[in-house]
Amino acid sequence: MSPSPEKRAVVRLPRAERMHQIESAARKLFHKHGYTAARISEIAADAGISEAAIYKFYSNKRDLLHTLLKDWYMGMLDDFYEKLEGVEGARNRIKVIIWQHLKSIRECPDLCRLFYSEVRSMPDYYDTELYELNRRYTLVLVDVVKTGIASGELRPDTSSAMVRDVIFGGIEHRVTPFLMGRSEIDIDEMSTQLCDLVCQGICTPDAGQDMDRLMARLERVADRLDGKAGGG
Amino acid sequence: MSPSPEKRAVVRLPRAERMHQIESAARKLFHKHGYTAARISEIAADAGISEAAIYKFYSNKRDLLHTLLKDWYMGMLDDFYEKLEGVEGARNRIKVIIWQHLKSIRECPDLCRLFYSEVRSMPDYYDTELYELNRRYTLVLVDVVKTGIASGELRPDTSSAMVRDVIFGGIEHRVTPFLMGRSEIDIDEMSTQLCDLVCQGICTPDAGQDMDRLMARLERVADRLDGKAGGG
DNA sequence: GAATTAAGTAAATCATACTCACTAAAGCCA
DNA sequence: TGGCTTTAGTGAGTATGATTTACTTAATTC
Repeated sequence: MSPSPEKRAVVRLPRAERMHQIESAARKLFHKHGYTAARISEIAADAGISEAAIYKFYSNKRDLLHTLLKDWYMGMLDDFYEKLEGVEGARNRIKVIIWQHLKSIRECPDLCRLFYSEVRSMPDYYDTELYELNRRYTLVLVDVVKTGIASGELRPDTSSAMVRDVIFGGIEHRVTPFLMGRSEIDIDEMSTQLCDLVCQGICTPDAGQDMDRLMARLERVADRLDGKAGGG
Repeated sequence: MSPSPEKRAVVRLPRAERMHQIESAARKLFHKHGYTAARISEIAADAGISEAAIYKFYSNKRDLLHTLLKDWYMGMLDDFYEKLEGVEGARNRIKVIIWQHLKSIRECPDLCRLFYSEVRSMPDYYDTELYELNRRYTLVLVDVVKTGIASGELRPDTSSAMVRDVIFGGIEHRVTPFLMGRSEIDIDEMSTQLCDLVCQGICTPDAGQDMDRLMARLERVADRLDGKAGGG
């Protein structure tokens, strides 16, 4: 009575449903091991199919990763438009963008980490849809800055590209310990700090010099007047 | 007269010299193909030895990469100390750091790109000597900022970590098109832009508050003068 | 000049993304 | 109902490239 080698019945699912399972498995395992160390074989097993079946849906491992990240970016882009609606003023809008970006990161640190550390080093990243999506995403901030310059709220010599890179690059670095699971993140505090830094700068304001001299002179005049009034 | 299969004499070199050849070859080929696509076999051939010999000097491919980058970082760190000597004032010192960092990038875009895109995604990066070197490097800026806060030159609520991340993260993003060979880079312009942004911010100054106080005080004095003058 | 160290090699081994040639379930339509 | 087409799925490869093993031989040391 040797156990008959009956293959368990092949379970077939509609395309969309199976893809959903694959993507869940991929996300789980990319998170667990990182992109490179995650094995297609393990993803396939987790999704309940054979290794080869993955390639019926995705042209390669990288394509599977990009599919996950494109979905994420599309959601983030929608959030931007939704949350910016009705917000007036360059500084307020910049604050919303920073806050919202941080919130997206806190919600999906696994995807964020994949984006930061895996995607951009790949050959031809700059020819992918994902790159195009990322551009559209950062463009929202660039447009806000340009509008702010035009309205006079922001300095006319502001480089919008520099602002974009300082904000998104700054966040990327600032958020890394959190993505590595080494710290928590306080979105309100961080967004305030960053927005203040970008808007006001870090130097102590020295409108001081002129203003102080003016104020001092005025006080002397006032004192004299007061003195006169007291003496009369 | 078949050509005898004489193996060409094995050329032996002293350790340091051979390592130098390997590292030159590695740098060349990492630059040409990127880290992942560069083949150990090709590096070995270029350095004039067999594949296996590489492993007499480096424990693996990653170790070879780190060796290149550690050298680079050590040079950059020396540059920082040298160029900061005698520079006074937080803002000036920040400017020097930005300028110097940009210069290091322009001099070795190949190494910089490897650092940005390959190294930090690797498992256990945060346990490597290279990470430690990078920390020491960015710490130079953090110390400058802290000193500036203590001296009153910088706002007391400045987060030195945020400044560090905004500057190095901003530069990383700003410099990417150059690293991809898609644009040139103007160090003077870029360092001025970034330093101004970080120090002054992008909002048009609203001397507003001080001005309001001054104006209010002046009005009170004037009222009294008018009153006196009118009554006499 | 024997013993030891260090530079070097050829030929495996191993891991894993991806391909090939095929099977069979589902849906369609007469 | 039964033939036809489409498509989910598979098992058994192939290919590639980093790393290991077991060995050879030139230099160095005393």
